[in-house]
Amino acid sequence: MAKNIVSNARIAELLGEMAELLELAGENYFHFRAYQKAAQIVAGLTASAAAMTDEELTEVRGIGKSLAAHVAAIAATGAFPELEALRKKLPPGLPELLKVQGIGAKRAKLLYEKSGVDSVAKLKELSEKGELEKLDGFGKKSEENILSAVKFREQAGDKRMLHWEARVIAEELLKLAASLGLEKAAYAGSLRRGRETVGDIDILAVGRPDGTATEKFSKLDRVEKVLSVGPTKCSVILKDGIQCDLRVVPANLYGSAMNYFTGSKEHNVALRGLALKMGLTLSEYGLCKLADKEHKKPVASRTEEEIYKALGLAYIPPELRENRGEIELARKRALPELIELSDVKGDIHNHTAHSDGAATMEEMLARAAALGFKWYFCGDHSKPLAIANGMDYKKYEETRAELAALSKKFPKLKTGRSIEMEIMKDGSLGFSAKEAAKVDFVVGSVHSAFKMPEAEMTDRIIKALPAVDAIAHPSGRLLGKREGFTFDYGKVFEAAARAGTAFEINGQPDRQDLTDVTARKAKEAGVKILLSTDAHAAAQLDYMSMAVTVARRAGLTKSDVLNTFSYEELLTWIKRRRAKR
DNA sequence: GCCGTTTTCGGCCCGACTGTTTTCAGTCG
Repeated sequence: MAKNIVSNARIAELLGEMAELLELAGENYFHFRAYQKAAQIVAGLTASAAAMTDEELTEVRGIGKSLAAHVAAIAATGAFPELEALRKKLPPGLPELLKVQGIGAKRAKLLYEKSGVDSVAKLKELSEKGELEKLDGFGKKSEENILSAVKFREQAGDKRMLHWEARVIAEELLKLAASLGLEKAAYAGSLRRGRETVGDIDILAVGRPDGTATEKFSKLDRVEKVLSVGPTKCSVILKDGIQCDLRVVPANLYGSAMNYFTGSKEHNVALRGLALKMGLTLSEYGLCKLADKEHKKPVASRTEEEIYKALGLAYIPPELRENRGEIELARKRALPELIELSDVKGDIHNHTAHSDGAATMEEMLARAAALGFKWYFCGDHSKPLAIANGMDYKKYEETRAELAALSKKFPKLKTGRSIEMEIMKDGSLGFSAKEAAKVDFVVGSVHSAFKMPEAEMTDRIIKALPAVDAIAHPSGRLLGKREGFTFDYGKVFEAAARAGTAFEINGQPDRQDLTDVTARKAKEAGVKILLSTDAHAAAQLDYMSMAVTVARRAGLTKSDVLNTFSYEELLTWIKRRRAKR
């Protein structure tokens, strides 16, 4: 395999940019859509697209001869000549304009051609001078809205919100449903699908579509700005800095509306295509016969389950709705039975005040017991991570004795003492091999020298594998803050499968790493997955549900995940694994 | 640019809301 092979993420990025530029250039809708779709498909592949043959690529739905050739060219040279040619043709600031609310490709093109607007700064200038409203198709109102959108962007940037933060806000809003006169409400959109970050919060509610609920919603205290409000739909920007859309439907359309509002867009497009082939049409107003233009007698609309059934599919959980092959699996009744939070019996990677946690061992145990965990490995950092007060083996033994004594207060909770072990630059550990072998559960982590070359990082992790039971937050990324390090996932997972070492999905809202894509790849390589809270406070043990969400997106089942094991099964797994080395 | 249980050509998902318009295009999800 070639060195420094072009990543799927990079290929997807280039294809996505191509789609954007083609749209700006006024290309045929379906032409640029094909690039857009291909970008998403490549981003979701577990195999390396750059390493695939032409035949393998064209076998992927949505990638034909032409796109396969582009991918191959990018893989071979790292360059995409057609894209570069287009970049030269269009002003570089034009794609930026699309990020302003209310500006699409047509308006961006018109702004550039009529007024030479090729940057957000120039757009702002034009609207401030009152020149924008003089353009065809624009008016006073458009000018105001665009100026306000530009200012909002300057302030908020285009950052997406972490899944967990958005989930907390959404759940607070849902509590207000009754006071808005709504029968029931739930969040939909990318939040329901469990995406790691979300761009807006979508709320679907059952109620009378007479505009009272949307009107009240638009006047809530936490609303910063109203974007639109109609009888059934309302879009606002919250003071929390995120857009929130409310949609109100009657109870009999809840299923079709939920399906439509959950997306993903690509999943919905594929479902609608499937419906069309069956002489049906799918929208938020139900799955209807083509002739039933008014949606008078839906074939299915009340629940999502009946819609999937009527399309000849098994029910597809929201986390899988990304058009990454789930529809085909649903047709063949071959969808994985996804892990649920209730399958999880305990947590292994977490911290107490003995290293850098906020809570005592007892507080952590109490919370674990309250959550209904069957077992709990109480963790802390190893030396030499001084910033986190990492401990040596002597202190490990002392605190293990303390834990054993404390455990008597929680008779229903089986316990163990775990260590988040430093993986040094050369792949050795923070403890000696002898010491590490005596630790109840060793979770290995890289916390230093993130910038080492990919090949060295690959060797570093592979070298550490036999001595650690699991690898924690494998890429070291912090969403929105730090990119993390890279290594050859294929090679490392292969070695991990041989060593029997598990890989972690970390439930910290800004980590969520392994990702949905890399966790799927780990599973395919035969690597077990560990779900962790990495809790640094008792309340953070709730992050287990974040880790489960990522696991579900990765298509993991109960048997793929260590946390579903009984205490005895887990001990056996650890023993067998260590016997291998 | 992709794709095929009518098809290798001619389709390609559907609707709400807004603003600028006198019937609709653009944007968004």
